[in-house]
Amino acid sequence: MKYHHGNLKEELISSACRVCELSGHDHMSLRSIAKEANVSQTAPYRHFKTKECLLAEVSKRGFEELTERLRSATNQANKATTKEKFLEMGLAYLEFGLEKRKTYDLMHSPVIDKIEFPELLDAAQGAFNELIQILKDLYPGISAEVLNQKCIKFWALMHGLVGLLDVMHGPEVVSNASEAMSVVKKDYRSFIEESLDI
Amino acid sequence: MKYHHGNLKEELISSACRVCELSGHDHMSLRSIAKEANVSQTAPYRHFKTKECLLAEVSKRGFEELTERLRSATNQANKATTKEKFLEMGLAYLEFGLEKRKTYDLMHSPVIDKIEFPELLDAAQGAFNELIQILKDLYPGISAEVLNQKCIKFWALMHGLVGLLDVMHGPEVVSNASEAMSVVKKDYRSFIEESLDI
DNA sequence: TAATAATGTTAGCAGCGTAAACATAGTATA
DNA sequence: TATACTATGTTTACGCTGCTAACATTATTA
Repeated sequence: MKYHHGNLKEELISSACRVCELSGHDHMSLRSIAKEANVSQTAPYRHFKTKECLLAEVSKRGFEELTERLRSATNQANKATTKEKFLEMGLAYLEFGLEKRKTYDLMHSPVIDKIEFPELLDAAQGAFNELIQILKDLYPGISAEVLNQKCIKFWALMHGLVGLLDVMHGPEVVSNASEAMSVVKKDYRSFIEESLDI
Repeated sequence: MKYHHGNLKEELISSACRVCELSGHDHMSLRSIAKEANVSQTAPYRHFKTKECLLAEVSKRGFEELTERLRSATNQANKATTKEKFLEMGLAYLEFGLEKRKTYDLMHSPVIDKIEFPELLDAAQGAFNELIQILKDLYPGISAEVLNQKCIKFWALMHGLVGLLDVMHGPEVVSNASEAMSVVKKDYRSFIEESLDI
């Protein structure tokens, strides 16, 4: 048993990510996470000034994964048209929100004051940029104002949908992410096309 | 100083509502709320089985106020057309979400498992019913399926907008609810009309 | 009026975030 | 290579939290 762990910071973060997605961020305690890493309760304070800093790191990774999913959804070569890519990106957003719901909640929770974590804001902006890019491709020469409006509309729709999907069908009906996705996909295409005039 | 308070449950709830909107639900402690009511720390347990039950009550009142705001927005006699009433309702929703942001966060927070509080679900449904009614008025003879789709679209848009408004302009720019509302109102009409084809 | 239910208090538990003081190990410099 | 310094761990402790159990007081009802 060596005194210095060697890779504690990384292990704490990934452990925190696991606990978050498993139990939700309100059931995360520094002490339990430290215990899981076989380390004393106060060891995390050598790597994170406060608990919020660790949560911010988890949230940041969430946005990074979201960004990656959005990017790879639009990069699928077999999707011919830009419109198809756009639709796939929307599905990817919903899929992430449903599969990683608890992490998604943390990412949008007020317990983390994003203003105090510029890197977190950057990560969130990264995801948003994916949307901006595909909309620019979809509407070449679009004005900044209209682009902005379309971004907001789409983002709000997706975010709202993730939040509503539980309520819509009741958690006992849609009990898991894949089932929820099949419910969404059934009407998704017409829903999005009608909503966004694409 | 009488031993029995007489109206403790009600005072605890209203006090909790105040603390929630002032500090956010993650800064609410039963002990501080009890102290504010000049009562022992464990007195609340005679009226609420757990802290979550008190939070659920606060959330429920939030939905009741939202319902009331939506209703009175559509009942304004001086608004001539149904379309106008619909637009007013959307503004009322946004106004509530921005003015009572912390309460709004609690209402959508996963710390309360709505399934365990049927009265809370009813209260939430009450707000949703206001939307259903106005959409029925707006589109007479609308099919259940299309109605459902329009409801989801509108609700998701409004909910998403509330969540995005901070991010859009940065909290230092839009620091208060009334300023945020003026930002929204500027583009709101065209935004909603285009989004919902009304 | 006496039993019972409702509603309050006190004392105490375990868990939490965090600070302070101390211990150990790795690194840079003399 | 010896020594100082820095990074990273542990121990201890404080005040706060939700909550339970045992007890006290008041209101209700048989």
